[in-house]
Amino acid sequence: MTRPLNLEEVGRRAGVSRSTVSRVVNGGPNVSSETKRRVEAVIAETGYRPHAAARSLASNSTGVIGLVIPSAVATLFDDPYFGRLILGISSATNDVSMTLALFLFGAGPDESSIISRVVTPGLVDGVIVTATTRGDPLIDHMQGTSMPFVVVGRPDNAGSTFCVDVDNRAGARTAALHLAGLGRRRPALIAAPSNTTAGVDRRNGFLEGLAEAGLSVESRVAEGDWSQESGRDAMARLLADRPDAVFVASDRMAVGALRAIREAGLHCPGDISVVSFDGIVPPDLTSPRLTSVVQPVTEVGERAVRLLTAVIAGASTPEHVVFPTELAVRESCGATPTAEPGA
Amino acid sequence: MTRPLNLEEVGRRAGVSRSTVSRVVNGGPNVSSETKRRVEAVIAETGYRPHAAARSLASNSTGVIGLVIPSAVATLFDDPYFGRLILGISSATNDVSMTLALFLFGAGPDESSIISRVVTPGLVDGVIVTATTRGDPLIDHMQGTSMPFVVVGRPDNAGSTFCVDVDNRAGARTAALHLAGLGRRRPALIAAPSNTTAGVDRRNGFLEGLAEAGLSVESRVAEGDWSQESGRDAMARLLADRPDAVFVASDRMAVGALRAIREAGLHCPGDISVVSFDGIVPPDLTSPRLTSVVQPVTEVGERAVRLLTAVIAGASTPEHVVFPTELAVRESCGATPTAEPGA
DNA sequence: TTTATGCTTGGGAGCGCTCCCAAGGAGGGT
DNA sequence: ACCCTCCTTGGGAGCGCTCCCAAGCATAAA
Repeated sequence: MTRPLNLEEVGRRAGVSRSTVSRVVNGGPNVSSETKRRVEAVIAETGYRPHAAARSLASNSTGVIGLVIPSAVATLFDDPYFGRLILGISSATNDVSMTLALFLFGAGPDESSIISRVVTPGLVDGVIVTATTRGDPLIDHMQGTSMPFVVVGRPDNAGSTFCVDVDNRAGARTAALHLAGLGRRRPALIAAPSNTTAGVDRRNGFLEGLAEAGLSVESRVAEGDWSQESGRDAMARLLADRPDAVFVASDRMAVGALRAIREAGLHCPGDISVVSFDGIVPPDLTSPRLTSVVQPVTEVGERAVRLLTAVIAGASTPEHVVFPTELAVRESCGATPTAEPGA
Repeated sequence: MTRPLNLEEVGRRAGVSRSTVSRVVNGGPNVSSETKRRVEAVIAETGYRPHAAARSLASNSTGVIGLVIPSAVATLFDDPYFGRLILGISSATNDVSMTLALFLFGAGPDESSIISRVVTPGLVDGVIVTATTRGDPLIDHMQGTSMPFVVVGRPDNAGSTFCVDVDNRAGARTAALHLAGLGRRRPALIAAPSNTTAGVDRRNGFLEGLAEAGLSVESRVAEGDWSQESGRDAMARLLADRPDAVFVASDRMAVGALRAIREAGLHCPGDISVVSFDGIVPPDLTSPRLTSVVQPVTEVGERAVRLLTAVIAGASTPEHVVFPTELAVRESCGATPTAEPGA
């Protein structure tokens, strides 16, 4: 009969006690080098690995962080945004030797069951919540628990939470000033959903920038739902108003907008300048290549993990990290000589 | 002083014992309805949730399954494949009330550390491994452990493992027959990396189909690395040989190929028919819309979870699930009247 | 009435670990 | 030679749960 491979057994084989093995495993101090050597030999030989659940129970810490993405799951990964975010978060969790648990869900009944699963004690040490919609009940729910969490994005009730966001407002403002600087006089806006804080911030930032330049969108505003189709539809509608520039609140919608422009027999950037937000669609995918306000998604993810570990460690004064964006000027705005490689 | 909220405490408040509360929580039998009511009232009122780690330790099962994606992480989510797969797996995981842990890693030193983390006892009940490359050491490693696992894809040493795959070979063969049926006589192939089983299967299936139709690619073969750029480069090279059709082993590479065709001043499908594999790029993204061999990625993910739960439950005779593919005929092959909407 | 049967309930043991404290031994100071 | 300190080691207690068994009790059968 083979006995279970646990601390006690490793200790037995190395001729020491459970406690000593534990100290070796955890790199603890006060272990003679000779003992350490012997124990490590046994560990290497047996392939012993500490039991995660037992460790969690005893130490009251699991080494797991949860990532909660509440969203219309179907379209989730058509947008590279979440993929990049997961990448950043995953890489940062690996760096700190933690494990990432993923909680994805759409609307409906599974929502509440998943939310309650997230806050199960002994499952995760903390949670990163992606907040996309305004007045998200998830945030309120999390605040009612003792589970450490940080928000990616800007919840509208951000006051008392830790969050990591990009400066959507300033980025959009930059886009407005850029278009104005190119001499465009009839700007249009394809906004993101106004029930998201990112959508609101980008809209306001753009309008603010226009105002500074003495411009206005007047009635040249349409709202999309992040999807490419909605961008195409919105652009098609806006074209009736003969804009000479458009700011599209996301890359994906901008791809649709470019298509609508082409379909209307117009030329970008000749007839109309396009600037979008995200900087997440591979530039070569579109023609002309998109000028876009780039947000550092991966860095946001990494920072969220670092912030969360701080919260888990006991940080208590809410911290709001805001990353700057950067305007990547390519051909679609008309600022550079239109040297579309090929096409 | 507030005492910890555990089974004992809930029992104390309801006037019953730990064991009885446990039975109620787990829907066990042999509990009088009156007792059950009282206990449930206390649970609702206190918001008690069982401690996951304690439960895992005692029951020797964690309720977590791991998803291991070893890949060049940087490009991971540019391809919608993994996103879809995660979606399917996540959804199936939710259905069975389990939690999904994600292990992403690229090459390098983190590889071994993550692999060993995956097999930590008490962390996950089982693992889904995505096998992309041939002779993947990860599979061998997993076989050396007692951790239940299933493979998504076809490992080259599949004999003794559980795996879920799509019929890459048959799908590619269908593509060949389709192109032959359209009267094309100079087919070309842009293959996926030959160090992946999917790449090999798609290549062989295509060549097999051509042979059946009495055709051959001769020297019109190039190999890409799944990326769009590689598809573009491969196509550009192949065009010198004046093919009248091309099978591209993935949608992403096909997007690049379409671009190369355009850049060469040629027309698809007029001058050259294109059929790709995956069915994962939104059709409207390309012009013309891609004819593609569609693989049911989401179903694969769901099935992998179901299979894994079976393995965890003790299934022991290796099972190989192979999903059929389906050819989605759109404009790029030239089979339908080229009614490109717009463009 | 007595014995058997089943349902309900409580409590002990144990999962594998961490944390803490006490015991033993080596070494340095006086 | 002695004491005190520091390093090293072992073992008890306990984390919150599940599993199992025995005890209590009501009801049915003899």
